[in-house]
Amino acid sequence: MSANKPQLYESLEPSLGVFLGRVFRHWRSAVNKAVAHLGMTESRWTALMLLKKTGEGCTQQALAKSLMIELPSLTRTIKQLQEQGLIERRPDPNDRRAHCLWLTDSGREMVDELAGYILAIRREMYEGLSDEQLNVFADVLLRMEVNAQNCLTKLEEA
Amino acid sequence: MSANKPQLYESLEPSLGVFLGRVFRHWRSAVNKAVAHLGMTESRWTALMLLKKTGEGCTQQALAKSLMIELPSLTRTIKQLQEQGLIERRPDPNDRRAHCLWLTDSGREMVDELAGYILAIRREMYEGLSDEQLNVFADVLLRMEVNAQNCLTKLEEA
DNA sequence: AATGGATACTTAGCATGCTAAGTAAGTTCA
DNA sequence: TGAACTTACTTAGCATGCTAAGTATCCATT
Repeated sequence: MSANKPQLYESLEPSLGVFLGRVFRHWRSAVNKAVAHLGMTESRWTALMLLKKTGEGCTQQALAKSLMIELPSLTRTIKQLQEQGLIERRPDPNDRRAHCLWLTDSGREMVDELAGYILAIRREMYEGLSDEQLNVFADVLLRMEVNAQNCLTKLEEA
Repeated sequence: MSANKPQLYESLEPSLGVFLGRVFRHWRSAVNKAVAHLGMTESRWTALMLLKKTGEGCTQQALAKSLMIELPSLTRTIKQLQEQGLIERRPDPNDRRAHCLWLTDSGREMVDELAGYILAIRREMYEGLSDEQLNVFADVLLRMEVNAQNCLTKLEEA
């Protein structure tokens, strides 16, 4: 038989992960540039948006889980959002160790205002790509996330 | 007619870019864990590997371009690789501003040794995914990189 | 009730991208 | 030839992820 023909995906250079990181960085640059005039950055915007989605009143732990980042990474972001007057931290009535997070009124306005910018960038990112392509893409990304975690787990066991 | 049916890719939460970043971070964690015992990290490994591919003797500028990172980002990495004795910087005979980069013998050995680990992780990342899926995935990623750059350009003009 | 182990969070500091601004050297052109 | 750009690189410092280690509180069990 003939040799395996080279596949397009083998051309992702210098490696799949590096390529992923590259596209991510470019996307982040675009987001940061688009929302800078509002005093926002990508990480703060993401936290703000996920707080709304996760449900106001949730703990930092819960928000960190939604964001899939570690608690210490969130601590800094929360402090900044608080200083900007976009969120409030209130003591958890059931657990004196925990803090509940709430959007302020201007926090809610900010979320609404940001949504338009983010949507516009998303549209640009999807430009020229069909639903079919994007569905496969999403499917692969979802699977890769699982694969990466399995891989990490194996490495930790070893 | 009926409303548009929801597409899988719309479920990437909280947004496409955030999701990309997440998969990237998990991949990087895995790489870092796998090569830590060799004193390597993802960025140093990437630079080392790309130096071989770009061609030894290239300038920092040329390597930064291959890596698609900015010069200052590379400066730090190069200093570390030099301290580890994996690369050498020699003056460029044609341009006294520039430095040419060369792998040392142990640098070359390191590249060879790393290749196996990286390949293993790549295989894990691709687990359960077909060539067809991966080709679409690569196609989409390549397009998104272009889209992101166009988006950035527009934002800079505005 | 005391004790030992989780859990929620913070602080400190690393990894690695970026931009801004500085220096030295090359290039161009009146 | 000398002034004005441009280019190659460095330094400084921010953004944002991480882990390690510390504190306070909660819970489960003896």
